[in-house]
Amino acid sequence: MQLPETAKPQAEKIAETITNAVMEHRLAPGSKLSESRMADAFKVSRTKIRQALMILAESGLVQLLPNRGAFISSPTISEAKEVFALRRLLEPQIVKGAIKHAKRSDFKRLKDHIRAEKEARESFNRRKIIRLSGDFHMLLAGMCGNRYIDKMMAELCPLTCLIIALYDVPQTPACPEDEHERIAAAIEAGNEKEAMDLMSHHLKHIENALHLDGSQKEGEVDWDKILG
Amino acid sequence: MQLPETAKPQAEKIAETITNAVMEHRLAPGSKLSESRMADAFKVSRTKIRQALMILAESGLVQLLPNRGAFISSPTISEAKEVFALRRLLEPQIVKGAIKHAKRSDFKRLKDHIRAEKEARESFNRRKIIRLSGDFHMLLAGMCGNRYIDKMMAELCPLTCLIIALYDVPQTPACPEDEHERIAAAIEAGNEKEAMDLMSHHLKHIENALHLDGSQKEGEVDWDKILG
DNA sequence: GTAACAAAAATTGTATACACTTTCATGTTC
DNA sequence: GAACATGAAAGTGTATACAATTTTTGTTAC
Repeated sequence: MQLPETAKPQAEKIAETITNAVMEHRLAPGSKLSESRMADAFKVSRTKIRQALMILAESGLVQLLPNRGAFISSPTISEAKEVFALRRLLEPQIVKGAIKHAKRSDFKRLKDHIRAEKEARESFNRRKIIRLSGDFHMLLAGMCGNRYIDKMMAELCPLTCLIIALYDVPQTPACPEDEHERIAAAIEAGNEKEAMDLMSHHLKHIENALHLDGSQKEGEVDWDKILG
Repeated sequence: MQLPETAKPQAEKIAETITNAVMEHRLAPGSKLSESRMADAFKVSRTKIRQALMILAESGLVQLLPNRGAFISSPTISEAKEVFALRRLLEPQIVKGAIKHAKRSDFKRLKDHIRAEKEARESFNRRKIIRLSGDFHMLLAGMCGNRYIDKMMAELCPLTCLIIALYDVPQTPACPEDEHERIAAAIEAGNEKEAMDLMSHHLKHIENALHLDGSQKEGEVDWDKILG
């Protein structure tokens, strides 16, 4: 018998820390992840860092270039569109499943979350807003009680954060939303059709708020935006 | 400049070989994957094997028990149900996407595949039948032109093969199907509604043909079945 | 014969050393 | 001064040695 506390492997914890940093926009797309630096920072051997990087690479959050090292992924425009296509295909169905399988405790957590989001928005804490926005979708996924759906959304959310970091228009707030609140309300009311439609539109809104028009060549860096 | 042939990492190739073995029921759920044996068999160092095992563990096909080693996953009944739930949620939408994005070459490949399946069925090559059955669903996923959908199905298909290996009723043929053929026909005819319904029913049929009724306790081994 | 314990063998976990590749800086040539 | 070669430095890739753990085997006692 062993403590379930220590059970979670170190490498996974490191990967989670990196994922969190990405979700809160503290680690930008394209950032180099040097193995030795990370080993120093986390005070572990390179072996462990390597494991963490492999986990992150499998989830698509990190790109491993042979002999060049690990970089936070920079989804191309077409990749970004594919991520959204998958989410639009998936999440209305998730909403459906959430309504079907929701427990009382889920609704409470949903309410708490909506309140937290509102607070973050009122205090203009941009990082927290982005983070909580992602968490909302994770929360819904969790309500389905399906660990494979969980895992999938756990990959898609951080990827979406990267996409927002890359293609967001600074003026427009990424999430013009009381939309989460309305989705949550529709779910709690058990209004399946409405909740699904709201989710569908919500994802469209997020995508439309981004610069995904392809005017910029794939893989090219928009220097005007970066330096401006 | 380097050859794209050698480009694919060795570890990934090893992982693919294992995945293939699982898909063709040559590697049973629960099988122990000893690192040193594999290192000998593949004629590489344990380091490489370890990388391959990590990849497989991320995809859910292999379970890594601390200090105990790697085992081919044995999805529980509830996990099996969740896999099917996700596939039923996903694949009708994939069919929709396939109709939308299909190219001429896709239809040709689809036809070739249907023929190959028929041949395998006529020659009672059970392994090939199972393998090709999975490939059909992968083929449809590929038609969407969305690499994230591809990746997801590339994980769900081998998992489903494991589930079939675990919970199949030997008498019943796992796939009572000309169903693939009918789905393919509906897709080529561009009949969206019908194709989606057919896919939905197809997945239900597969699931229903399995022993997923929960009469057997979770995690328990059915010795009667194994020895009988 | 079986239960309990001890020793040995096998297997996994981890760090580290070394080989190899890329990157960067310096100096040379035209 | 630009293009190019050269060498040093930094970083990644891999194998291996050793530590820690589990599993097996063997022994003894009841």
